[in-house]
Amino acid sequence: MKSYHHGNLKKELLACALKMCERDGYTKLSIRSLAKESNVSQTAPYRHFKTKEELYAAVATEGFNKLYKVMSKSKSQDHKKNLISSGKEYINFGLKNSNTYDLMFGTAIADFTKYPSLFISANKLYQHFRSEVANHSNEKDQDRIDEKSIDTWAKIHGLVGLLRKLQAVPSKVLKIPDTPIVAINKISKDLDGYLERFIEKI
Amino acid sequence: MKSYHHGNLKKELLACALKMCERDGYTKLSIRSLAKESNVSQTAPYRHFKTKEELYAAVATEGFNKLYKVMSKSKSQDHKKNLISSGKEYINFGLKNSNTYDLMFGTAIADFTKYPSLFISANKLYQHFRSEVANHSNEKDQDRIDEKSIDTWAKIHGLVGLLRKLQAVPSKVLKIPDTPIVAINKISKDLDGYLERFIEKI
DNA sequence: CTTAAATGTGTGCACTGTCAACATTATAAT
DNA sequence: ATTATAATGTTGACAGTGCACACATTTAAG
Repeated sequence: MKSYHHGNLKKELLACALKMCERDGYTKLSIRSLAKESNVSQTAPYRHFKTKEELYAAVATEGFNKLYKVMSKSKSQDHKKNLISSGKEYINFGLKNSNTYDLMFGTAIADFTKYPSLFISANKLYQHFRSEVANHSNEKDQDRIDEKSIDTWAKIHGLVGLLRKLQAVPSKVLKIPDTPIVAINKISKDLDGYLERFIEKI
Repeated sequence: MKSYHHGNLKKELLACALKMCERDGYTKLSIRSLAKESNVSQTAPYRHFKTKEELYAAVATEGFNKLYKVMSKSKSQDHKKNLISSGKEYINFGLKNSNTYDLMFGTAIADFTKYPSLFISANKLYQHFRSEVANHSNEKDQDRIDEKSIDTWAKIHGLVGLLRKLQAVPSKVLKIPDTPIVAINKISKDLDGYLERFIEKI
């Protein structure tokens, strides 16, 4: 005897959207398919997400919160360990939640500041990451800390993008010489070593 | 007295698609809108692009060719100059052709190897870039050259992503402290200096 | 000159985002 | 407690989408 009013539709829609986003990719996540999968009328989600972009923003916000959680797990005295752990967790997240990752760092949501909670979650993640970089590098100059943080993020982000291409490609392509795929494949085989060298250079 | 057969529709469609992609973003580029803008029936493009992804791939291929052209302009004896020039051209391309850039480096086309000419164009660009890195760094070990190339590309790619976020954001956001936007804004104000330091570290 | 292939059009299906009108329920004001 | 109002749900509609199919016209091969 389900009632006309659902009671907690927003939360349920969001959970469902997250699941669908991961399962099918965010391009397949539509308001209508979300409604259907949540057993609710086609336009019900509009009471909670005014536009599709707002739904995207909500999913991305959840993504940032999740990523924050795993990246702040390691609380060693050894700052280098923390940074390496964060880097691994970041890469892992990007590979396992690749569709949510697209939403978070891609261009589907052009202006984060239109969605305050998204903006806040993203900034919180950055600040945590930045403090890890600061701790590890023993740098005092704030501008340099920022630059190092951006540098480091940019590189890991680029790495995730390449590792994903590697995943997508048929394996026989790995035999074609002088392609970036071959290069990234070499790196992926010794990811830990790569990260060590990487962090050393920060 | 236009004839039933167009004569050179494929070329014209591609040119039109490139224009539309830049003007409206690749998400707005639809086969139907392309047909309309090319004054041809809704399904005519299907004779030349079997799927929408194939159209995307064609646009991305053009993008790689364009980028290759501007990145191989500088042919100085000074390898560092070449690399800096390429970096600048890359960033410039990413900022000015941001929608095509998304298609080239985003996830809209999962597997490049499905589109041979795209695969070839992308590899050609990588090989050129790799040779510039090799020349500049005086490195012999092939694996190290690959690693440096990937590193460098990843960083520039990440930088472009951040600079684009910066462009998209309303300017008052720049006053909120401890955000990546503020950090990237500082970098963007001295992009040349940043690139100098960047290249020095390769 | 005939026939097959290439390239164009028109129609239709299932899907999408979004909106307006309406139904039901929860909540706040009296 | 009753009533007005706001919140939240459903239905129906519109325009736009990718794509498959049958059909028309032109070009090229035999």
